[in-house]
Amino acid sequence: MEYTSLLDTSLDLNANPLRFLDEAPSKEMESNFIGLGKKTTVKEEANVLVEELNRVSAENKKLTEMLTVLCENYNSLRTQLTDYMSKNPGIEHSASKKRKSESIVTNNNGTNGHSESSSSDEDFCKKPREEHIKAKISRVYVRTEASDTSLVVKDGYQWRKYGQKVTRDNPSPRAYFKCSFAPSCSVKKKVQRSVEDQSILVATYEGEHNHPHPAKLGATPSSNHCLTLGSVPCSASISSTGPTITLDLTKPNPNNDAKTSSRKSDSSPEFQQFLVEQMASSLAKDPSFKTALAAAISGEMLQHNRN
DNA sequence: CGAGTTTGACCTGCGC
DNA sequence: GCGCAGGTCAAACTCG
Repeated sequence: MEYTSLLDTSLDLNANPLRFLDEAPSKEMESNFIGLGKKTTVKEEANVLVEELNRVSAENKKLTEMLTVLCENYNSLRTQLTDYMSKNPGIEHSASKKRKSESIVTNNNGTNGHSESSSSDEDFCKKPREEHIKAKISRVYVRTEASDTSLVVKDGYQWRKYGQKVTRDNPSPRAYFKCSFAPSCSVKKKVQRSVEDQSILVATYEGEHNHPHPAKLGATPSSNHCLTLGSVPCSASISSTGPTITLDLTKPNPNNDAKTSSRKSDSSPEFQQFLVEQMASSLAKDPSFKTALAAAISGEMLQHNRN
């Protein structure tokens, strides 16, 4: 089902905030070199830039609020579903009980597979009796420097490493972590580099945290990490209890700074269009975003039906 | 000194 | 039953 066909998801994103770094300095330089008589133009330009920045910040805030609402709706629907499942245990048995090792779903475009959270919901239905033992499995893909050998995925939680193993199908070692934030929390995490792309860390989460996200309790900003959705970077934090993604498009991407400052063509309308398309397709491809969106829509529809 | 990491040994499940 | 591979344990070690 294509959700984008149901409602207008165009958010009028200012997808190229980097143009501040890209265009503005060069223009400023130009005017500085042309002559001192252009001081007022520089000031005007600065004002325009400040206004633009304010506008983008407001837009970012709006987007953040929208995503928060989406995630809240998702969580409430999820809770409803959990309640419903526990009250009607018979329903789940319609699904196949057979389960081999969890299959890794690869998406169609041939890039790294991304099956984050998708298996967990299936598992929830397929093996209700195992649910309490292996409650939830989700995967998170994090792009890192290929030279970075540490198997650290900063997700805001506190992890204690308890083992490392080299597996047969992957030359890079797999690290095993347990949540150490709360002694009663039994969530585990496995981190291993992707076979296809050594710069991608695959973090597999098992179970659900029975405590609030440390980041929400005033943790450091390091709880956020840079995820790459397609080619569009964004600052994001992901918890296994629910997707919490904060897009901050006003932040320049440190990885691209050098590139953008040296590539004048990045500020072209074609490139902006390309960025918008990339972002849209990335969001459309992201199963967790789709899930959250679908949950939000169905939640709204349910509320409508009740009223 | 306590918390976290490393690493070899051990346990367990699965296929043959 | 055996062997293999993944997962876990725990002692030694490191670091702040």
